[in-house]
Amino acid sequence: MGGHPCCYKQKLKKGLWSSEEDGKLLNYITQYGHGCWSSVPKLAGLQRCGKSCRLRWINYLRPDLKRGAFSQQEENLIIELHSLLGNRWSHIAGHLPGRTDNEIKNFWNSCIKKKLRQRGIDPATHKPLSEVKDDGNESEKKLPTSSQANKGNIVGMKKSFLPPQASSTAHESCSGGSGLSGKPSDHLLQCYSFRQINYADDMGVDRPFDYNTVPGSPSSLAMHNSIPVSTFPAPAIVAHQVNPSISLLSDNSGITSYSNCSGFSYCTDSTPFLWNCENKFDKQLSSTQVHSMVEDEDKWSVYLQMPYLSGSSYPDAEPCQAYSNIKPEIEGLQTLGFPHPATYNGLTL
DNA sequence: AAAGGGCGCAACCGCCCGTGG
DNA sequence: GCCACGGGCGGTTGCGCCCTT
Repeated sequence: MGGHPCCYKQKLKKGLWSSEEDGKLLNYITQYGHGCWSSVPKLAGLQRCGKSCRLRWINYLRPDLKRGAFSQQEENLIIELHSLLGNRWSHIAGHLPGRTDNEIKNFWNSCIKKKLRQRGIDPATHKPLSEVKDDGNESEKKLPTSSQANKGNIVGMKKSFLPPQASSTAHESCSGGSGLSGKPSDHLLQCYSFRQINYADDMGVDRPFDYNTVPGSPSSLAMHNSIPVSTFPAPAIVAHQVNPSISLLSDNSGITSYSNCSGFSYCTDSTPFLWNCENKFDKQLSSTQVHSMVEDEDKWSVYLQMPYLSGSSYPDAEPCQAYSNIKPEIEGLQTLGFPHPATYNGLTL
């Protein structure tokens, strides 16, 4: 594209793609794959640069793209992930099958930002606007840039928590998983408690547990504190999406788990368990119970609510209507051992 | 009906990173 | 170590549509 060597070798077309160009690109990639993008336009008979072709394919022509408006669950997930990952759209997109980073970025900038502000939430920091001293422009600066984030900081993480050994070991450990031994696999550890960690850090209270003491999981310390962007969540294979917010994950150990990346993970092997906020398995669930939990989107949707959406953390925010509707369900779930979505270790988030 | 503003979206821009020579 | 290049990403721009005045 502009400025790129491939672009000024010859006069290349810019701007909107015609249906004829789309057809050429689609036919070529369908038949031969894209291979080296810089060679695609020539081979496909297009007067475009390779980057333009790549973008067109990824954002528009790819057959697995999901069309249409974002669902409420997708929106909630985007907000949740943005609070964890910041403006790392490609990583957020990785959690929404069929959605592109460009699409999510546009949706965020045009729609979600506005909604959050209307609810009294600063979209940049995910904190109440009343807590954000300066105007919006200033608060935007609080987000790490992508390059900063790629160097190991995570949104909301304080530097003091960065471990000395934060390194590639995190990458290495992510692909495994120790579920067979009865301990949480690393990818579950990784999914677990980000929200709690962020809130604990933000609110200046103790973290739920010391990662140094997590048995058999020294790597998870590095993982939690310097989470390499490319491995959040860990590179477990996303087999399919149970619903837009809950991934069915499989790792090398054969463990299958469900995770909503909100601090609640469920693992189903021969001994299904509920991993509670005490970081231990204290509740045995039958497969039927687990599947029931996962498949009941209404229940999950409650657990996916950001605390501020339920009005518990940010009094100025409007209470979530769905939350009040489903309150009896929550109480029922609590009797099963599920923590309240807006509490943690007795702390109201 | 025309002008203007808001909005959503597609595409470009500029930068960074990884790789290979 | 340096450079060229390809690929990828987030930020930004510009166009077209729609609604309001």
